[in-house]
Amino acid sequence: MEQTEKGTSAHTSLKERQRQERRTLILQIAEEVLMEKGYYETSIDEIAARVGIAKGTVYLHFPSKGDLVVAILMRDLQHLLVKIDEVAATEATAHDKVEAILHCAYGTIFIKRMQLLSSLFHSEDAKRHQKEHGDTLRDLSEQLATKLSAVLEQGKEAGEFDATIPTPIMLSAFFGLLSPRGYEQLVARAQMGKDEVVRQLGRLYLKGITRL
Amino acid sequence: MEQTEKGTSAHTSLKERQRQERRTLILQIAEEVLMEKGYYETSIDEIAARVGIAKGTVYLHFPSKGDLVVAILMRDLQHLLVKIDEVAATEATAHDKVEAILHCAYGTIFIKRMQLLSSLFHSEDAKRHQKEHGDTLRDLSEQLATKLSAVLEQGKEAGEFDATIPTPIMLSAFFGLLSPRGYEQLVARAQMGKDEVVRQLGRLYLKGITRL
Amino acid sequence: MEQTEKGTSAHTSLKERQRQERRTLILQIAEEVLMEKGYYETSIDEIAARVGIAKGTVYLHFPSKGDLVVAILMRDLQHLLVKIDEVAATEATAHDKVEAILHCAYGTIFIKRMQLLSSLFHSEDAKRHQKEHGDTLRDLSEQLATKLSAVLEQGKEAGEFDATIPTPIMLSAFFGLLSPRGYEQLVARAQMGKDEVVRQLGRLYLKGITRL
Amino acid sequence: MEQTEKGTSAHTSLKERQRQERRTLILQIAEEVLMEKGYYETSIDEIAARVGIAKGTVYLHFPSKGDLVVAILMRDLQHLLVKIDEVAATEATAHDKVEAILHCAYGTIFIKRMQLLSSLFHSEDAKRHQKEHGDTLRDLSEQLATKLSAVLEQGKEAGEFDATIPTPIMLSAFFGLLSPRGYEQLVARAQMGKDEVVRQLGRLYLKGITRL
DNA sequence: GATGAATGAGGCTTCATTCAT
DNA sequence: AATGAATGAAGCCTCATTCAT
Repeated sequence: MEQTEKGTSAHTSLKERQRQERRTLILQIAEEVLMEKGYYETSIDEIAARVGIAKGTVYLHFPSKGDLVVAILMRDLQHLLVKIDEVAATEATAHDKVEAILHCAYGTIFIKRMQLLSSLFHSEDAKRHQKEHGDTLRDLSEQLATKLSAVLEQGKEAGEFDATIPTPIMLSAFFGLLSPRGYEQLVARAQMGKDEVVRQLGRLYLKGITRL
Repeated sequence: MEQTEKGTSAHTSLKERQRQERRTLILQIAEEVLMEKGYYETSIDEIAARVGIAKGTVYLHFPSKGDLVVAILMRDLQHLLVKIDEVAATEATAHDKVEAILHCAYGTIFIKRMQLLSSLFHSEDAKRHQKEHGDTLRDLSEQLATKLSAVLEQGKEAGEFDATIPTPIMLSAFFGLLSPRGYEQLVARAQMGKDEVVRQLGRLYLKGITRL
Repeated sequence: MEQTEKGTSAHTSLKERQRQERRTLILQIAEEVLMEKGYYETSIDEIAARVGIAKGTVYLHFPSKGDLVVAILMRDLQHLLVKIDEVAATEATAHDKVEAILHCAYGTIFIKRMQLLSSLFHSEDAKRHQKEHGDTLRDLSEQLATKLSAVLEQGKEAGEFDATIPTPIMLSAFFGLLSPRGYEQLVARAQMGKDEVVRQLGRLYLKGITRL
Repeated sequence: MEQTEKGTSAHTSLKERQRQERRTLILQIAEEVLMEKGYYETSIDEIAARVGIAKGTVYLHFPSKGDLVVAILMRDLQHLLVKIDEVAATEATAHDKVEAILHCAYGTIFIKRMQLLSSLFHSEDAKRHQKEHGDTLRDLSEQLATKLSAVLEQGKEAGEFDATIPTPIMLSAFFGLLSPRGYEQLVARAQMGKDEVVRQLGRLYLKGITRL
């Protein structure tokens, strides 16, 4: 009986902690595998095996493969959103803000995940899914676009950026730049570290959008 | 057996012509479907159905789904390679050459196919495939990169492009720019036609790599 | 070329015939297994194995397990409906008509299948299914009930049947009587053949609904 | 360990009482769910959830899902057996006895459970189970059949029931009548309450077995 | 050559059951 | 005793590929 009392909050929080750890571990490994092999070539079986748990355990944390991927995406998107807000609140120039965001975005290598996203929106019952998560995801994506647009437009108003380039174009280029395609190739081919690659790409981009 | 005898050169070339036509038709339709639904969501069944032939017939032309995609990719790559050669042979400025190539690349919307490519390299036994076609594909990609690099470096030497930006970076940005991600969104969101989008992206890119 | 011409109608009808045979075979075996083990204990794998074909082949004929069962049910229901119509068109007394229908219904041992039906309506997404087949099934069931009711009510009007018993009650009892529960037990326990069992149950039933 | 010492007889009986209460509660709720959704559509999870306990706790009371269902069945069968004994001991006519038993049986809506039973005998390793509980269940069923048969045969001897109808037939019809199939439909379709339905079905049945 | 029926590996998901806490 | 996370067998279904006609 006393044990029950003891167990209440402490015990629960312990279990909860473990649960969260497990969940995080799954997310992490799943992310790795997914990045490595893509949505379709990744099987729940493999994720489970790599995590070292049984297939069913994955389903204790995520109701479906799709949900797992959405969870990964959301985690990264949210992370980035927070960073953007932080950066946007700064007194820095628009130029520096964009640069900072760029680095952050690459830090998450978040871009790669965009491919997963497109996988998701291609695939999946395309109905149920877009209803259940699509909204949330789309919402976050929307937020991302909005916040970034705001920074870009601030830059235009401040005369830093080229006002003759439509913001959507800038946005698209921003995300395009970060395209993972060739990212690894780049790091390999050119003899630069990741940071250097990002720095250079950022420079190119910023030059591209800057008002001369 | 006797039929084979009957099939003399004229007959054979007729058959061969028909065969080629069919092959081309399959490639065309397959491309459409693949662009539309992605590699994994596209089934041989659907391609055959849309072409109006039987599933087995597809296998008469392409030994596997993967090979079919590779064929599509190759066709486009080759197309683009030819164009690049043409453009490179011109007397135009490096700036104009790059712009021309960009437009051409977008014309093929060839970029979208890059996703297929990554699908392929992700997926597939990753062994048999990379051995059998990977080489050819990689070879073509290599050629593409090489030719484009040549143009870019010419530009640098001519003082048109910023020599402090490594060519691989420029290359990566070039392909990144064309990222289909958001391409459709862009066309929808911004009120521009496809050409305008490409023009603007090209401008941004060229400004980014140009020596001030 | 000539072969193609030859093949057109004759060939097609051959294939079609084979296809139908296959379909019928699957239905037959599936029915056996389903009767024997019930809906949930029957796996597509087992049906396929018993038929001697691959799992996938079943899906060439029936889009899902549910559909397969529905097909079985429909076949029997339709069969019975036809018989009822025939019987109803007769000049016989209501009593004899009911008796004839009873025998026919038992002949199909169609009743057993009613259990499958209830399985189906219990189970299954309960939504998609009831939408897609439920309507057809319900429709047939409805027809069955309607036609039988008509006969029963004719009997009442003719003074043969007890008008103080509501027709729905008679209907329910009719189907209840045929309940498979114990059918086999009966045949075993009592020393009677199937026909005798049906005859006796019919007698009991008819006495129960007859106007004294 | 010390706690065990603490648990003296009084304590134990308290625990035992609680244990029994819980067991009963589980049986009750499980019955509800099972009636509602059928054997296969009911998960231990759902039962536990509705009871408000953990899944594992169910297994503290019943070694398996099958055993739980058997327990429910047994409870009802025993209940009915007692009632039959009570009724049989009465001075009433066979007619009234049967009627009373009928009402009682329907009161338990015990019939519905018969379906579970058949589920059980269909399913389950069909070996282990029929060995472990099957005997007990079969035994109870046997008793039920025997006692009911006794009443029916008394009726025959008393000249109340039609001696030309074999008792097993009467028995089968008795259970068939109560078939849940359409029970709910009946209550809906015909505008009668449950009692009225039972009354009418009973009338029909009794008329069917009565000697004219 | 063309066809499309057949195959069967492989993926997702559920759920009864176990067991460490 | 109670819990509920973990397990993994088993089921349904898809689809690339093969092959007899």
